[in-house]
Amino acid sequence: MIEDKAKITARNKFTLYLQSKHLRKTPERFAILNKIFSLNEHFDVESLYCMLENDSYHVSRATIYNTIDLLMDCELVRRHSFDNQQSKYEKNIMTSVNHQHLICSECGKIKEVKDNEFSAFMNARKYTAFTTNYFQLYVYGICNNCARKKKKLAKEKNNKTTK
Amino acid sequence: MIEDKAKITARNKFTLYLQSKHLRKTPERFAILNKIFSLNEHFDVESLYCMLENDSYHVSRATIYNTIDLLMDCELVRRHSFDNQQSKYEKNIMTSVNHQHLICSECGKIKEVKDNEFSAFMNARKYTAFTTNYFQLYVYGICNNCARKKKKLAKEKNNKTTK
DNA sequence: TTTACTGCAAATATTTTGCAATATC
DNA sequence: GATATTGCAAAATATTTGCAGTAAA
Repeated sequence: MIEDKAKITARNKFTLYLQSKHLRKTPERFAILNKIFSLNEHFDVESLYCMLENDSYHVSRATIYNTIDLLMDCELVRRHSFDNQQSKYEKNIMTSVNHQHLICSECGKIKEVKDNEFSAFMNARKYTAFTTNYFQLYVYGICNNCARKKKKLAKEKNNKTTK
Repeated sequence: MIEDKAKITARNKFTLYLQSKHLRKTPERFAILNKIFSLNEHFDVESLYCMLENDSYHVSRATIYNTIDLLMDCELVRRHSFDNQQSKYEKNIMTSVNHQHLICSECGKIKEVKDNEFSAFMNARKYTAFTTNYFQLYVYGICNNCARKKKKLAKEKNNKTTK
């Protein structure tokens, strides 16, 4: 099985980062990085912990928190706080730079969309007294699925009243 | 003292909302709304609680959480989760619709900017299978203040090494 | 050999929940 | 008068911290 190119790139970047900061290259850190880069969805600390346990690889939650902090610092992982509960994370690879998030207020589901026009627009944007590193767009609204359900419900209710 | 127009509008909207949902118009709810609409910055539950205590108006934290949920539901308040700690909120008035957030990764400070061009661009945007209600842009980077400090530090370090 | 890192458990912080008392409708 | 709402305290949840043992450099 050919290993994912992004995974190798990430590992290299992390190695360089750790060296530059004189931090240790522990197996735990690389196991966590590896798992994160084998995922394609958002994850949280708990789900990451469980997945690693399932692989019979035990790391403490504290180590996961610690490692994710490092990965965020070297830009390999991004944090999202969609709701006020636990933080969600996702790997940050070149091809994922452009993607933005549509959040349905009804079902809470998060859809990722590539919006190149938006990215182009934003990349040209400049704010005074501020050097942009990256940006994140959250679009709140209602997904078609929920809109349909809502419409149906309203119709039924209307029928009942007019009957 | 003339009362803020936005405050009156908000109170009316909240009243209508409560009526439509057959919820009660309790003094606590309106005291909380009032306080929120007299603020111009972000706030969290704890700070709101303290401000009300300072005004000798006692409400339980539970009631604040409850009320903020209602206010979010009727679009009078928006929640932001900038970090993974507690949620920040802000009132949502017409003139604040356009403003976006610049977040400094160094000092954590959040600067609000009105970006009308961005808003115009986004308002024209349409995503498939999704009806947009509103959007929120978070721009991550480094503020000039921190950039200056960093530069200075790097220079000092460089001087030391080359000496 | 030094000391950064890990795991565990306890501490902290934030939000939610259950329930008796109260107040709105 | 019926019941939604409040306050309080306890519970639940998420994250951080302290420390002793372990392992990377």
